[in-house]
Amino acid sequence: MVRPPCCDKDGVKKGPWTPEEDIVLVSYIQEHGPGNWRAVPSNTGLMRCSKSCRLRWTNYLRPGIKRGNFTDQEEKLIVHLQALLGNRWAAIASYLPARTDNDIKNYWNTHLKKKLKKLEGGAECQKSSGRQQSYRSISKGQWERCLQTDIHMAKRALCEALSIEECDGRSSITRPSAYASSTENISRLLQGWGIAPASSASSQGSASTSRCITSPLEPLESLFGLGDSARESSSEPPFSLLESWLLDVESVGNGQDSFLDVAIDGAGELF
DNA sequence: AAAGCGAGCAACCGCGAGCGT
DNA sequence: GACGCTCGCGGTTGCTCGCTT
Repeated sequence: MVRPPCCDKDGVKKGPWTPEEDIVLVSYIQEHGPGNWRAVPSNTGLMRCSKSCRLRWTNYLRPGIKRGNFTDQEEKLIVHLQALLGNRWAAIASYLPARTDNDIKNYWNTHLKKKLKKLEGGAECQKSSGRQQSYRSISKGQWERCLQTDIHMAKRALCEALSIEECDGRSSITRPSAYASSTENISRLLQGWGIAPASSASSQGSASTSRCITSPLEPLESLFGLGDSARESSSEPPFSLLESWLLDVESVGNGQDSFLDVAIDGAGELF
């Protein structure tokens, strides 16, 4: 089966949007609300494909978008979430409602990736030269404390989840209540960082075109790759992976140099 | 002052998921 | 269950602008 083009290539305008086009798009969405993007070009007369309209709205015109420099807090949050979630920019963006996934992705690729690389390089240098005070050790301390707290809480939640499973003799995947109980506990992982997922669509009441968090458990479902399909189809308890990761991390021991590396690497593999 | 270069960011593209028929 | 349509995501591209030479 050949995938049809998302839009006719003929007569479709590309490139930067003009203010006039923005006005047309915004006024249309104000009237009809976002969604049904396929109909937007034909109804507005915009010579843009539906995808382009959606993207323009999502990344630029949508109300409540914060533009400009990222704060330190936001930066740390992104780094933390990236370590946990990987390159799931939409999931990360759900914890920074005022930022778009595209923005975060760009910021990561242009600023943070570079920054972290620099830090890692610096840390290697310092490590090899035997100096104790390094930039990394400063940030590492903060990271470790948070991670240790997170891991401790995750482990407790995991134990709870596993004990529920054992009592019941069934996987928590098939038991929503057990699943909810455990994930709610693990959600404290993120609360410690003051992270609150976007609980609803944008302030305009529009169905945000970004995937919205509809359940308090969704961040964790996302975190552990436990979407509905995973819950329904997976035959393996999801916490087994988490458990082995936690064991790996714990076995390294607190306060050791490799603690952070193991935690981050493990999280990267896990998620 | 002008050309070259690199960083940053907006936009595009391809793919996969979800949903309705 | 198969198929087609629509939407959303993540990777990538290419344009713009500021800095350097």
